[in-house]
Amino acid sequence: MDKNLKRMTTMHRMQTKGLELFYKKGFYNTSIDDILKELSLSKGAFYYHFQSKEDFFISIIQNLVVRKVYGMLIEPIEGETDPFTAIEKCFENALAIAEHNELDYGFVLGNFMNEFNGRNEEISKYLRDIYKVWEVNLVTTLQKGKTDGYVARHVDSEGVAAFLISSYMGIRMLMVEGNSRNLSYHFLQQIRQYMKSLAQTRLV
Amino acid sequence: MDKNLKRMTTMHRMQTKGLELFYKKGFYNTSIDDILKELSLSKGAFYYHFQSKEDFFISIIQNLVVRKVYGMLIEPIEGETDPFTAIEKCFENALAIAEHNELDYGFVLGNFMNEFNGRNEEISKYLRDIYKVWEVNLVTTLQKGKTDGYVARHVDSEGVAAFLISSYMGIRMLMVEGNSRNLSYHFLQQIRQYMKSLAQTRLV
DNA sequence: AAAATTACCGACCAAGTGGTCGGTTCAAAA
DNA sequence: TTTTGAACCGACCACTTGGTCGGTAATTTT
Repeated sequence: MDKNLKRMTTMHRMQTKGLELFYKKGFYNTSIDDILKELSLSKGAFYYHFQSKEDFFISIIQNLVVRKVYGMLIEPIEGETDPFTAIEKCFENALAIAEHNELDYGFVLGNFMNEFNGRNEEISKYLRDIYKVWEVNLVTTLQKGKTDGYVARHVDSEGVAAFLISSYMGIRMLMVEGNSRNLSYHFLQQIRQYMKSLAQTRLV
Repeated sequence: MDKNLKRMTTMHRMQTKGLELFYKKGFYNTSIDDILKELSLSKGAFYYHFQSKEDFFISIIQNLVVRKVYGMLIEPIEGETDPFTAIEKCFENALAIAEHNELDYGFVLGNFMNEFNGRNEEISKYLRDIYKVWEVNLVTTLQKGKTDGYVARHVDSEGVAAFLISSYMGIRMLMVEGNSRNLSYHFLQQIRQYMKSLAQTRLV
């Protein structure tokens, strides 16, 4: 267990830095040497721990991306009874993090889905699976919201889920350079407007 | 003029094939040789017409992307008096084209903005300019829609424009593999719902 | 203390990359 | 017919890429 610690530490350092650079510069446009240079490690160390660049990336998905998407975008909505409020808070939080230039894993997901689509089927599958869990979770919460009287009954939960995710990824795509604060404000405003039109009208 | 024709033909062939491959595999992940091989042309021919790979890409933006975005996404909305109907038709058409695997220039734009962001400031600027024209045009049309009684007066035109574009790009990001038909149907349904909530309630 | 295993080093390799350059083809101008 | 120049060819260059491999230092196991 003690010797496993060293192994884990080094692997984790590589994965963290790897994700940072892959996200910033793209997977195909980031060399292993780029990562190794920043960590002052050698090729030998890398290929001792990972079989290939692809294998390395898959380990990043499984160890970092999956968990973060869960923590940031799935769990905060999961148990909640009022779906629209939960979703609003969740997006608000995620966009705030994105503004501070930290990794926003919702968009990390979309970003990589985009880069690997049609180029690497295996990796694409891993990413799509995460997306699907996210989507299913949203649908479930929305459906439950109907029984609890928060969501209008005519609402197409699957359509709404797909639309929410896609608009979120879209706004993140446009949130570059300086206008990101302005954009995320606009986005949250409009998402509220949209969700309001889907809410069950309460009879008082 | 006659000899200019040959020049133009070759350049256009390179640009068309270049856009196709850059879009499919990414700019940095597509070599000039990849393009040349498919056209049975040589390096010499390429560097006779273009100064560099970057210069080549800029010419593609100016000659293909700009015009197509105008034709597909800006002009169809520009003159219309009823903004929401025009936008709906426009998106419907663009998504139908995307489904048939043809180049969808709205997303081409987003795709490249994403790839070049933080990596090539010059190219990013060209792309952002196109985006801005699109946005401004939407805002203008929405504002006019207020005077004409189609758009509710409380609506924040800039917010709506940003939201429409981002959700469009987002849905295109997710429209991969087989479920694209389903997704685009959902998207159009939800976009209608959203826009309905922004429409001026007509007094009959 | 000796042996074995883990973690890491860095020179090396084949296959590309963007870009250069001296040369060739061929239609139009002289 | 000769000359000229635009359009194109392809060998070549310096450099980077993912990946290999023989070696070594340090730590555990025996």
